[in-house]
Amino acid sequence: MTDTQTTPNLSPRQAVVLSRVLGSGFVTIEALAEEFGVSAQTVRRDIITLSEKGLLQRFHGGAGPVGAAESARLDHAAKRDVAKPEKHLVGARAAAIIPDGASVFLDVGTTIECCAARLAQRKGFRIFTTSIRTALLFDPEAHEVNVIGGRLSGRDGSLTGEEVILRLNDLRIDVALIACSAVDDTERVMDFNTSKIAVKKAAMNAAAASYLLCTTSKFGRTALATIAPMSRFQSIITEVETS
Amino acid sequence: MTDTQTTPNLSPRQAVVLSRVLGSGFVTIEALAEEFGVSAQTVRRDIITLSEKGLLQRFHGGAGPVGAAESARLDHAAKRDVAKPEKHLVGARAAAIIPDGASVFLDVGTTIECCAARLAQRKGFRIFTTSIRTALLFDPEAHEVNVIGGRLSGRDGSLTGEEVILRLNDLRIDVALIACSAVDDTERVMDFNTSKIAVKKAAMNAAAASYLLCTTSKFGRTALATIAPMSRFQSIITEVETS
DNA sequence: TCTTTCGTGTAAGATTTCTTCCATCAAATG
DNA sequence: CATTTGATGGAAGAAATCTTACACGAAAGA
Repeated sequence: MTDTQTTPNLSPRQAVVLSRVLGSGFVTIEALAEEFGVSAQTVRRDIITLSEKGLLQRFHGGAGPVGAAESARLDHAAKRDVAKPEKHLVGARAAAIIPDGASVFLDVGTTIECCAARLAQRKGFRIFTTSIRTALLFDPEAHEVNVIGGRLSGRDGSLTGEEVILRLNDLRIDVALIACSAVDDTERVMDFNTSKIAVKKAAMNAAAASYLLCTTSKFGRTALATIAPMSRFQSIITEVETS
Repeated sequence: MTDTQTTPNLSPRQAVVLSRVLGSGFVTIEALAEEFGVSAQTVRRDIITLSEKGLLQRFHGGAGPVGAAESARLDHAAKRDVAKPEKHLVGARAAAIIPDGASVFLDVGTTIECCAARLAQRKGFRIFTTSIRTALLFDPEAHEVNVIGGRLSGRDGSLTGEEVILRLNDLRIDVALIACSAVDDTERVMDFNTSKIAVKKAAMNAAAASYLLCTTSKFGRTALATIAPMSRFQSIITEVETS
């Protein structure tokens, strides 16, 4: 007889705990115990209760919102090819060739995010992206950040679908930074997700110049379908010197 | 004579760590170590470096944005800090009246996010939203999540602009959940941001039924411009019993 | 070439937090 | 009035994290 879902039966203090957590992003047990004048044990029990209802997430020493760290934790960090140092090198190199004030399309992917983190430290870019995670890296007051709307297709925050394509077809931008899953032996740039491939193609058509960002680990592999031949890119940016 | 500020001399990885922390609100050392493929010790050193520069705050087990509690730099964080338990009550009540499988527009705002967190625990909703923060609360495999594309207009993750309006005009959805800044004495529902008001209006036009989510603290106040009269809403959902 | 510097990984001890169990107290219930 | 239920605080052992210290290798400089 667990009637857990139907009744959001929270004590007044638990409700405040929840608001503190959702409001501040992260709160320590100690701080909460002090605020309420109760023992850490009691706060801990409140947090356990709330986490069992899925209203927040427990951490060692405190608690945070469910959507917060979880996103960067299990799903996004996603057991797969987690971001290696190479990706940061690729991102830094790509950011270095983008002139100030440029209009830039940013693809979905951790490598692109590394690049975005660099660009975000500068000012005045016109950003177009289909990744809501990438969008959040920028300060809207320092840059013009445009999110190409569409259907959310994964925990990576990628937007895909017809709307995205239609919108991209209307755009004319300076540079497109594209990520990929593989570059096969015949120099075809490939990916596994056909929806994302369509977005990448549309972005490349809308851009005066396209750059491929990928680590060398992608070379010699193959994937589901082709994005474009390597020759279609202005340059391929990897973690090794191409000189 | 602290020359610390002038040169944000961060390694690529440190920059991404910072972006993760600022983006997610809280990130564990373990998660970061896994993401970058380095030891926890290295991540800890990065975090120590960043915290010494005042760029983030250390916690036992991870790191979070500086001044998570008394943040004065981000208006969004400041707004969230005001989040009272009432908002969760409002969110829970609103979620309770949404039937399974409904197509729902979710406005921008912390109250809406409270509601979204509830909806995300169920399955099969068709979500339309202009808040990329709200979008991230849902699992794309459990729901159809559509982000209405536009220009990012604030740290709250809100998308506004003509594109948003045009897209909303083409939609036909079941329910719109709207937030507001004030409800004045003549029962006009108001807000401060005209761009966001336009979005709210368009969403209400696209929806068969609209619900206003607001705490009673909004009543008797005034704001910049009017969204709609109270009578335009199917129901006003607050934290008090309306019986 | 040698040396220095920097970033990194590893290990042991110290510290903090967590879990579990039990005792207390108040309110509700018989 | 006695009992039960629930919330709370405390203590001991377990688990996780932090600190400190040292070693290694790469890169920069003498």
